[in-house]
Amino acid sequence: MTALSFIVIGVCPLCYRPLMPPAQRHPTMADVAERAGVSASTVSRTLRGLSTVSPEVRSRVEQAARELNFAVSRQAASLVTGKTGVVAVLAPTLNSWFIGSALSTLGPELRAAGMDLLVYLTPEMSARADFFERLPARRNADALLVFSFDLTDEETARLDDLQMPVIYVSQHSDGCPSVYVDDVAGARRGTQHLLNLGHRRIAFVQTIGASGFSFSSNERLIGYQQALTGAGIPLDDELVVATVVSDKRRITEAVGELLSLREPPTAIFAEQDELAASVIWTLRKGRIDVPERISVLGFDDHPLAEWSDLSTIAQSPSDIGRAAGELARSLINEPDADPARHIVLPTRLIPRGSTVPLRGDGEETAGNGAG
Amino acid sequence: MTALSFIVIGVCPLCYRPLMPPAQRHPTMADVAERAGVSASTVSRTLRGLSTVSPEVRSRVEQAARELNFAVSRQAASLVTGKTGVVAVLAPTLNSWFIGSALSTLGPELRAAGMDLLVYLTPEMSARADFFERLPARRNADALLVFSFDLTDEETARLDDLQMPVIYVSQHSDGCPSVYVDDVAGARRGTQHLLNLGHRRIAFVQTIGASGFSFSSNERLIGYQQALTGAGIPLDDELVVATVVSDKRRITEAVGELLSLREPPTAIFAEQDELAASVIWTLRKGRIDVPERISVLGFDDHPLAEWSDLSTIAQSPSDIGRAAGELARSLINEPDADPARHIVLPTRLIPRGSTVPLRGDGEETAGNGAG
DNA sequence: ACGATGAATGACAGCGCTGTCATGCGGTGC
DNA sequence: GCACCGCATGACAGCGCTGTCATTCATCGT
Repeated sequence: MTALSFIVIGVCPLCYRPLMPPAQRHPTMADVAERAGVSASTVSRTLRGLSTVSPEVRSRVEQAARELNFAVSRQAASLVTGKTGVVAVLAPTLNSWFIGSALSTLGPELRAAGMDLLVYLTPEMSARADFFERLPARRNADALLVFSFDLTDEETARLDDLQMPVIYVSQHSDGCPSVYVDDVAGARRGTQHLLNLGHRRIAFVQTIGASGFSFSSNERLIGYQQALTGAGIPLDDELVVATVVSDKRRITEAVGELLSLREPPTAIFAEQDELAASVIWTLRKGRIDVPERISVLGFDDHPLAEWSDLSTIAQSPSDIGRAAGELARSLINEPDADPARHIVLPTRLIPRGSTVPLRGDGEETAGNGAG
Repeated sequence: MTALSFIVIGVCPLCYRPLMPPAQRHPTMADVAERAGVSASTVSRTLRGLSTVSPEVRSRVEQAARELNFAVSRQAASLVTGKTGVVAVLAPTLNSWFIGSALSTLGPELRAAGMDLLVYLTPEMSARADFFERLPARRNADALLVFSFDLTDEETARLDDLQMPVIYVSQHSDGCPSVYVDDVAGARRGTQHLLNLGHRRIAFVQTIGASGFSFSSNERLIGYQQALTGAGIPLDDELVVATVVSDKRRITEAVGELLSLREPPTAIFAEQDELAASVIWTLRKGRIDVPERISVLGFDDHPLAEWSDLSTIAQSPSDIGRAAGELARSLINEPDADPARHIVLPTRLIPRGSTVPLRGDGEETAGNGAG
């Protein structure tokens, strides 16, 4: 009886055969421990920089780890700790100035905190549907940053199933933490800039996407309207046109509409720099000098803006990326923190050559309080 | 004695207390198994689509998994399988047309194969040094794609320590798998295009980076030289100038040098589109009409090229990304595959408005076999 | 009709690490 | 001089999954 239990429990003929004969196995903590003459626990404590490890043991362990070219397996660690050390990003593409810049700051920021950046791209609807169906980020990340700008309510709801902090970038989402610039204030500032230059007929060109106007698009329109109203200028629906960024024909049409108004605008505020550049291109094609006859103002400070000498309202994707990274880390580390923290970043006006005073009658100095 | 061993080995009063009272624990396979009335093994087999699971059990398991909103923990799985299901990318930044486009194709490609994309960014030297010192990708990925274009030999050597397939993108590396376009053939084709248009004085502007000429830069110069030599035109060192892409002053100088030659070029082949655009800008600033007086040809088919109506030699970052993804997957799945497989992708000429026949004397039709 | 075959499933160890508890040891207070 | 304390370290289970082997049936050949 006792002999039996002894056999069953103790002997256990080690029926398990390693699949890979230790060809090029990664060294484990046990290997490091053996080499340093300590236990695996001590190696773990040492490498995590924990509490009390005597200096001599510490250096011995560190050297052994270095000699063996050892690296901790995050898989194994996360199995125990429940943390993956990964922040995931959901984005439609990386082929975008904004997302590329934001992630280029976010990545190193996370890395400095020992975390990795995982990217889920959904350029097509099928990939997107697949993402929301399988939620591959689940259990494979500690937080998710959402760079997709036109999620359906259904999709947003699905993200709650992730059971991890979800941070929305460049968009609000009630009850969820988010990071975005103050589009309203930016657009207000831009419109004010044009007002200060003496313009009174100011058009606004906004972009329309597959799923209607984006969040920022609406906010910027509101800022534009606020500034006009604040200046006592009545809103004129005819001065607001919508188009598609990549569709030159529609842009030409939209610009044409504005020009054929009985009282055409003297300044055009485009919702984004890429659109503004197209507008300038269209105007010049039509022999309308920019800025001499029409001033054009953009939004974003896309590299194209500097290239095109385009005045613009700058936002900093780098700052957004950094803020998003910090927010992610704090939400991961303090699960009881405010679950709906919003970080709102400022914009700033960058006047360049595409906006000039209307008939030289106004410099951007004294604000024209009211019309 | 036997009693003792029995106590020590067998009784083990289960002293372990779960740290987190099962507040919001993720469901495990055991949970799914219980709900479906099967064993965890069967759940695992089912979810991996393995061999023989009876249809009814399969559907029962799948439903249970769906109801519990279950997702396999990759951490736990990879502990056993030794595969992480992750492909890592090393890149200096994401704020680049080429890298952004390549990854935007690579990501979904990997995702379709059930793999994730992890990004390591090294915008600064410190981040880069840190990456190569700690090699955080080690054990956290199954393969590494290298998008950094100017690694030192030391750094390249360090990548061998990773014990995983390392694939170089847009660069050769002897003995390592890589994916790149045929820069030589592309530049030859471009030069031939200019020759076919009747040009004989063709300049080449190349870019110089922090660590000298990049790999592609040299290849493209070689292609240019090959085409000239093939056409019987002697190489003229004065027609080859170097500059820095982002340095307008140096570009102006370089263009100035070319223009002040006793026999100035009638066509300029710029190593990249961004450079070509700057060259055009510089020429026009100097009242030299493009393409009337000087034709300009770029390389890459950067979005800027279409914008600027720039003729160019197109490469497809998407195709490169896709090919890199496929190569990564095959190297992961077949470790005994050719460890130095090279994938060379073609380029193609996209004639636009910036290249025209010299004095109208030649159309791109009959190739000028030799000078 | 009975053993042999194969398909479907269950049992169980162990991947490499971390968190807890147990242990050993030199120093302090009375 | 003895109990006590605290620091440094070791022992060990278990995180959730997968790969192997064992087991159970139903099916088939002879």
